[in-house]
Amino acid sequence: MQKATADKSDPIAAQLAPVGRETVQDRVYLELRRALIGGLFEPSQVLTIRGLADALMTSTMPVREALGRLITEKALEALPNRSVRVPPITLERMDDLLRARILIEGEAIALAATRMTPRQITTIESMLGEWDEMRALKHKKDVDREVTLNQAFHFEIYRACGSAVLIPMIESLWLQSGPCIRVAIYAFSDAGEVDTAHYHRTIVKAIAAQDAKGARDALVADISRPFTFLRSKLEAEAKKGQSA
Amino acid sequence: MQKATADKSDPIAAQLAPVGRETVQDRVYLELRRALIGGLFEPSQVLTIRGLADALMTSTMPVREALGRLITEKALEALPNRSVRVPPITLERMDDLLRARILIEGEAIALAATRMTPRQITTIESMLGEWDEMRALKHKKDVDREVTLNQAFHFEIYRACGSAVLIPMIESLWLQSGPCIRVAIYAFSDAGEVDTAHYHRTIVKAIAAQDAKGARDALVADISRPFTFLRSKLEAEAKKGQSA
DNA sequence: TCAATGCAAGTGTGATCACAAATCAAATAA
DNA sequence: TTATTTGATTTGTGATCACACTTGCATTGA
Repeated sequence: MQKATADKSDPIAAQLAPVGRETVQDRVYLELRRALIGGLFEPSQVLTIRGLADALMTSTMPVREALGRLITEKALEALPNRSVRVPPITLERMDDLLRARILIEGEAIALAATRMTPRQITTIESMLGEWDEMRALKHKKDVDREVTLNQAFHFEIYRACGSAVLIPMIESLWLQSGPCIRVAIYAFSDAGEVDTAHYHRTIVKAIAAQDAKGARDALVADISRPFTFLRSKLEAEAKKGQSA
Repeated sequence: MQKATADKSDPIAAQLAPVGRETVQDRVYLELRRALIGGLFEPSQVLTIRGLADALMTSTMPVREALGRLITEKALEALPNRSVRVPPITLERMDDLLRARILIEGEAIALAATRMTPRQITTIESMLGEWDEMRALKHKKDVDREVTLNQAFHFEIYRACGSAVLIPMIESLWLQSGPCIRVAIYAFSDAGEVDTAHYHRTIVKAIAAQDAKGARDALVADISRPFTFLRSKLEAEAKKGQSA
């Protein structure tokens, strides 16, 4: 049916090419991805191809392909109008996302706990210090930095799980829960203390002891927090406004 | 039940639009998807945009967008040359895929086991009969029908798990393991008996009894089979040809 | 005043073109 | 004969255009 070009050597050593010319399409995709994980778009916000193309200083071509990719990983949602929007937050969706994250990220960290090298453990330990730095000058709450640091910490661990299948799934889950998390973090900051460092410390301790179960439990506690918080917030709002 | 009642409020009731004009892009995407799950492309096969566009009687436009989507869900692989191919089969990747499938599909069927309605259980029971039909005229082995029936059976169950997050992930996993499965089924047919019906019967029995753990175990046995079989086959081949 | 109609701007989709990079083949030189 | 180079073809990428559909607003009618 196809051309097939039966290559002579099977593993062409694909993973991460030595020469990686970046295409505009990839730049746009990564840009949108970063914005979504960081929660820069708000839930239910509608995105237009031409609008994004103008904002990103390119033509519509790379944008539509990037949007299509984000739609397939459920980071965006295609409406029947053919317009595209950030998925709205609902209670069911939040519970659904949290359950999936506990399942998959829990497995990933359990694998990583038995595989991380001393060098990798040192790396995540050093990340704990950054939380203290940030707490020191907490008078201005830098939500962007919190999000970035939290992401770097978790994915440093997940990368060590050694599964090329699980990691993209986790990325997709973060993409989907990005908007929720942002809302939750803002709510957190209003509510009081941001105790992420404590949870991360518990995670690091378990990993250093090669305690897979302990690491999984600590992770569950860490990622459940913003969800349960946001959940109670949403429920309160739902009780007030029954108009919709 | 559907009807959508186009309200301006937040939940626009997106899921499954009442009017679903099918775009060419979606047609191409579904076509390629079906071909991949069915294993119609062989591992390491290179696909070209213009080639597929000709084969599918359309321009390059919908094809490149469909390919981009399939690449993001790891159903296809982007080479540094910017060409696209079906990911090759390796032992590590197979183990990785199987572990992820056991984890996620196991969770999905455990959820489904407690949620399936009698009507849905009747549906999957009736599917068992089709295996007997097929066995009756087994002189010609209809691999396509086996693949289709197997897929229909599993996803009828997964749909009942009620998770809009897990199901797309399972689809992605099937997309990724499609080429492997096809190879395994062919090997199976050569080796002797195709005993899928037996495994499916065990699954149905557990679900009918609302036995979540039993259903999970039965599923693990079902989906592990082709992988372990293919694994031994690959190991034997690897022992012979160390040339590559 | 209010609802219906019609026009205009906006938007997604598919096709086509231009260009650069990669691939393949033949021809040339050692 | 073998290795290298050169030229033609193929291929992916980005831009632009044409068309259909939707949306929003102003006009028109009762």
